[in-house]
Amino acid sequence: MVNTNTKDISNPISAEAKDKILSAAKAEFAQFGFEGARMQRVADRAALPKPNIHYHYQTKQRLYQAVLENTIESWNLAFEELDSEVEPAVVLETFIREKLRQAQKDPAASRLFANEMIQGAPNLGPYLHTEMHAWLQARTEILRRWMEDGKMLTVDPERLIFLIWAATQHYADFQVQVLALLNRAQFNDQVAEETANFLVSFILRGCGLTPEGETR
Amino acid sequence: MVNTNTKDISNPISAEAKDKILSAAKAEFAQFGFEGARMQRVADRAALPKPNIHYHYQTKQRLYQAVLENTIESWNLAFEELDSEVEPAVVLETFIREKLRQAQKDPAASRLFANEMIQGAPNLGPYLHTEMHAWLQARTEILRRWMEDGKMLTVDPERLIFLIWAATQHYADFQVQVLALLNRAQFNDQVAEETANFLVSFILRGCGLTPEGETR
DNA sequence: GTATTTCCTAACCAAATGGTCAAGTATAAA
DNA sequence: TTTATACTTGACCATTTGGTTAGGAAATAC
Repeated sequence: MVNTNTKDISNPISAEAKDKILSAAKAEFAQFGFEGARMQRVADRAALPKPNIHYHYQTKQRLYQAVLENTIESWNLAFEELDSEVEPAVVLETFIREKLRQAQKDPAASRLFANEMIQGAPNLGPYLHTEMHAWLQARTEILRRWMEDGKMLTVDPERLIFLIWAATQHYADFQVQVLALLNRAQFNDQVAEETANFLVSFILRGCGLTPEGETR
Repeated sequence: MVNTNTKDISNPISAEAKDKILSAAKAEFAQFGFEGARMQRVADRAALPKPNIHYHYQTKQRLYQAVLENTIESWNLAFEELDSEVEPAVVLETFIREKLRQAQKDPAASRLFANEMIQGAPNLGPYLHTEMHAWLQARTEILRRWMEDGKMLTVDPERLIFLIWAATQHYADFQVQVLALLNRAQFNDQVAEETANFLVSFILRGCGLTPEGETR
């Protein structure tokens, strides 16, 4: 009781259970949000007795925060190639395709984040104003430089990022709707490919860019 | 008990209370989703005793469905001018601005819908496959005709609509994030105007169109 | 081996949840 | 005025909720 942290630091035995719990909780929170999530369902999803969940994560709140932290990390990969003088079209295309790959591979992560935002970001509020703000600042800086250098059209860089986020995450958060309206059974590689191609060409055109090489 | 419907059909006394409840429930369900919503909080929001809620709507499920039905109606207004030979640019611009106006005026409606979709559309599943599918079909039909007539670039019409939905609803569902990242306190008319201008010009460019008259 | 700590679990608990009830108060028809 | 009906409400209930407890297994340390 004095130091419960000792068990957290690299204990191979509990690691497996903790991972199972984390992944089960992620799915539960993603679908139902914090208030709608049920600890018993998390336990069922993880195929473990409920007290195990509380043993490893104490409270629902802590479990939720653990899930958030664990998920946020892998959020905005790609678009990290800033220093190099890579073509804007290539960077943007990579970013869009990567975000869409994530939406397909791990829609729960996107939905978890969406739930937290819809709820008013009660837990990620600080994160928005610090880390995420800094991340966005750095990207818009690059975009602005490209615009000054005439490498792309001048558009509001923040809102360009928002549009890419919205357009890609839509396929994770609103997957049921998309599939229903497209008369598809599942969000497979073909649908993902068609979507990626549309988004890349449409957004690049909005930026005054063309998909491959071919400078304007 | 035999016929509880009689009170539903245009009874002026209860109408006010039912409206208060409906609007309180909309806010609650929008923020927390069906499972996360609490009947007591709905009652508090409506400033009414809890049994009143159950008197008018019996169960949480029925209340939720009433909120959904009441909200869905005002969902995809605009973009209804199909028959007329209005310029694509005008129709699209109107649609985008109208959707964004809704996102600003009534973000709860957007969030309610988002929650239902994230959850897997347990209640709106049929609606997606019927009414909404038909609505989309009719719009894409128009878009396809425009494309055939060379009035706009040929792009996937379904995904174009998805992009507009995603990009506009984003400002309702992710309002906290948007405001935090833009360093704004509230989503006021100025922010809305800037956003609308960006979205209209960006999306029209993606469609190979120019904002005003000026045929290409 | 023994001791100690980590991990697991059936049984349990107080509080909160959706929902009910009985007794009241308006309101309008007769 | 009487009577029936729509509406409101404080008190209540069964169930579910997040969370605990006490004791038992594994695994590790000695």
